[in-house]
Amino acid sequence: MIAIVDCNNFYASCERVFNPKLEGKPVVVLSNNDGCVIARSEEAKELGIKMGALAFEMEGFFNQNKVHVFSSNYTLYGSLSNRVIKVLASFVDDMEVYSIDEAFLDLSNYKTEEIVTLCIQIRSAVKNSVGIPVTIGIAPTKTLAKVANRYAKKKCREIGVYFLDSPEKIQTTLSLTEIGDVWGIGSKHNIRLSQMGVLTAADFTKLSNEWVRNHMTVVGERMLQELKGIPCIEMELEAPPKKGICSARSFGKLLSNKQDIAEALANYTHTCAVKLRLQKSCTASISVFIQTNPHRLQEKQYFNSITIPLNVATNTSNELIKYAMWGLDKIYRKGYNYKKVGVMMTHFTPESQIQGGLFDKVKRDRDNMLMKTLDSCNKAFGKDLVRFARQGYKRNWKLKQERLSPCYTTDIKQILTIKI
DNA sequence: TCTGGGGTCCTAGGACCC
DNA sequence: TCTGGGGTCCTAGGACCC
Repeated sequence: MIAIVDCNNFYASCERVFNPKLEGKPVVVLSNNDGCVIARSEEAKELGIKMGALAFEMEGFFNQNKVHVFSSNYTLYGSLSNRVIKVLASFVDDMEVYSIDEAFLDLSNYKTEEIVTLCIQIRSAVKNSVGIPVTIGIAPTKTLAKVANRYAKKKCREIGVYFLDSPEKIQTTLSLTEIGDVWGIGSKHNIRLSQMGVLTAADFTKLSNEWVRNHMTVVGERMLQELKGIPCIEMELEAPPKKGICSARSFGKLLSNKQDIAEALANYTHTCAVKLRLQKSCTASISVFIQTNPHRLQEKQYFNSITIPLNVATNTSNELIKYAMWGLDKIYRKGYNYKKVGVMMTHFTPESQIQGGLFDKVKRDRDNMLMKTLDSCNKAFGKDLVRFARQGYKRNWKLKQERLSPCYTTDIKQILTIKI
């Protein structure tokens, strides 16, 4: 059996952990630049606040209804996510960390009759030691476990655990699950299937393999099998190395000055390079893109990108920043108000298998040692201790985060203080 | 009338996820 | 003023190889 553990309204719950007066109150978390709503507590959902609702339009509503609003604090969420994973790991041998707030657990070592008790224990362990409420769905396949989890969130809020342990139960639950709520059915397939009268997951299981294969590729066919109880999606116990790494962000305000944009780009490039080094990969291709605000129809628009193939794959920040700057130089045009810049790296090879270049003049050994030193300094003394000149200090590009909560768990200066 | 056949690799675009 | 960011997988079609 497979269980999926899903943190309830994760970001909103994180904000509550060190701020218990938010318990029972409506809480929402906003996207980068405080743009729109990306997480809501149950109370916020009950008030009718929609996912993606624009913050500036909701301002009055938030005030009237005493909604607690936060800028997203990924440092805090990432840190609490790690804590949750640690607790889960203490219960099972094999698990797949699926996202910041979800993990699949392999329960094949447990007897069917032990499972519900175990999951109730897991749930209270996470709540007690981290402070995050979770919901657990259990079933023979990942897709069915997701169905069970969704059902648990709607119908078994108190226990928070739901086990699809018989074919009859599976059948009933599938008939109560809307097709659009199935893991793997996005908006396009939802529209198409609904038009055909396939309204529930149970309806979907009645379709033929051929039809599903033809219209939804092998991905759809796997989903069909999984809903019928035949596992097709393996557990990934170890995260495979990434095939692409990207860093891009909208600016807190529109920028037209090239220097400001270059500073942002240098920072994003460094971020990607650090991630590359962490997974011991080098990239042979770096792309830079730049764009104005597509929502401002009255302003003149510009989007451009450039891909730079590298003769020798690398993961050193200094070299990658140099290429990124060269790329920006090629695509930057004066006279536009820019909203976003980004960098993307693809075509990875393992650090240990780099093909040298005949005419390569870069001092790679020296650069690699420099990166090792830089990374270990930053690891020991904080992420931004050693920087490249190109990263600058002006930070005109920085995010708008007007309602940021403290990084309670990762910055000693922001730790919780208690009056005794 | 007829235009080889069997492969690989790469890219762009679409769909999906959280 | 104001609309997130970072990924994955699959397929079709073109280029290219022998």
